Amino acid sequence: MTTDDRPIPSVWARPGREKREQPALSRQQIVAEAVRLLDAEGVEALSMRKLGTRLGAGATSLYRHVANKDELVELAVDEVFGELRAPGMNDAERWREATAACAQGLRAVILRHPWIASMLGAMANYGPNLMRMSEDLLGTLEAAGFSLTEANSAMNTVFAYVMGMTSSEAAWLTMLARSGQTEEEWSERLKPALEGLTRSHPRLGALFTAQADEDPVRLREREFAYGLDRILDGLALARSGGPAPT
Amino acid sequence: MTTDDRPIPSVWARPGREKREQPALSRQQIVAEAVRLLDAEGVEALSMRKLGTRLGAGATSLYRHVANKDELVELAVDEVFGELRAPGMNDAERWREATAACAQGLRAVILRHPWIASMLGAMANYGPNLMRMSEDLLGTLEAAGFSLTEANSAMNTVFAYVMGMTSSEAAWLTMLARSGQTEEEWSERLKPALEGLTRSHPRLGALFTAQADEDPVRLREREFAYGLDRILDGLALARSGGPAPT
DNA sequence: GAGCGATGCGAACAGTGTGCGCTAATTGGC
DNA sequence: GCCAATTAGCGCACACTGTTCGCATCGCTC
Repeated sequence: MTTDDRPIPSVWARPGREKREQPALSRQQIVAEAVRLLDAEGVEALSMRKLGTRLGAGATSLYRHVANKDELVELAVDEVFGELRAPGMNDAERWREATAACAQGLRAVILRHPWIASMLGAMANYGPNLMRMSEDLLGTLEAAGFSLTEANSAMNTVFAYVMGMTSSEAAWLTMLARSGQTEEEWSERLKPALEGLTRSHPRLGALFTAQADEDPVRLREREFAYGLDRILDGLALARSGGPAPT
Repeated sequence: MTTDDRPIPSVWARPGREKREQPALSRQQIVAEAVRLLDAEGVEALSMRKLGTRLGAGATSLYRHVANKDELVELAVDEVFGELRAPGMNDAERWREATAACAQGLRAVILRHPWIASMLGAMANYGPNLMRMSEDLLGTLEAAGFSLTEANSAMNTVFAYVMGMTSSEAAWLTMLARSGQTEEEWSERLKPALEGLTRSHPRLGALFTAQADEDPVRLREREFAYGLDRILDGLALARSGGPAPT
């Protein structure tokens, strides 16, 4: 037993130099690969070892470029927010379209990367990409006649709505993906429980049956647009100083 | 070496019976203790072993009453939503107060248990307590003149706003707690970076300085109330079928 | 060439969720 | 009162996790 398959601890048998043809590792590359991994396999599949392997590197090598896993996640979140393009209309009368476009863009980004939803409640987000978009939207709202502080409040309102609505959409979608079933199969499987539901919660039961045979994607889009429209109505009212409805 | 300190594998040296004076373990008890642990030490401190120890039990004993850690978390979330009491006013003209009370109550619950925020984006929530409150609020909105589907859309809008707004509040607060600093210390520490911020993002910089010397708790309450009021305005407009403002 | 800082990485540590199989306690039927 | 069947609790083990440390190696500047 003088030879086994473990690497011989001798200078002569060194693996040679395999020159680093790739630019080795860079923070940008790591973050990009992390996003790809998260998109492909979801949030619980992201581990330093797996990410290292994907990059052809050891797990601990990543720590030369990133302090923590938490920091890595923070960077990944801001990376995908980089997909946002501010609409940048400063036409005062089109603040509504501009804001709606921001909201829809944000929703689209989160639905493209649903794992973001599980991060938002766990970290305060002050990445540069979100800040850039905030600054732009603040400008649009100010140009529309809102004071700066009110523009900020309005923006926070819209963003909070988008985050909340889209988070629960994303949570639902990932749970669906994890169960490996389609939306139809799910509501089919829930049918037996419907009778009990209708007895204890008649309104929820009625809603369930009413929405059963509608395209769920369109339904969610409509629901999202409804709330967004109501919010923009309310903001418009505040902008023009109109009377509060009852 | 016939004796060591490990338990002697002999029938005679059995540890005896120590009768179970406590009612042993129950699902309700486990969930309640999990909530206590989460409240006290935050989300990353919840482990099955630690929770078991707190209950005077082994880690794996919990699995007799709970399928997974995920299920346990789901139960814990619904447990705290049990603190919600629906306002239950069916006076048609007071739908606005009732809805606002729901929203404020939900916000208060989440701020009392900030760890919820990090769960909301990761699980579709259909616990009985939230369903009960949904059913009640749907009733209130229907009594106020909304159709059932529109009442549902309105409710989703308000809930999404509350979840989004409060999630980011909770995230900020837990990050603050983890860093062990007060809010004043934090903004003091950020002062040096302010100049650079103001140069690249003038509006955000101005907001930062404008809000620096205000009680942050009151500020967050005001911000929350602002958005909620705008949303309720928008819903009121839809209810009365009024003209959309510009 | 020598020195040096930056980079990659294997080994190790403490801690995680959870399946398995064994014991001890409880319960139901006679 | 007793035995059988069910159940609750738990030690062990496994496969993983994030992260630290010390060492080997690289490209670069004198």
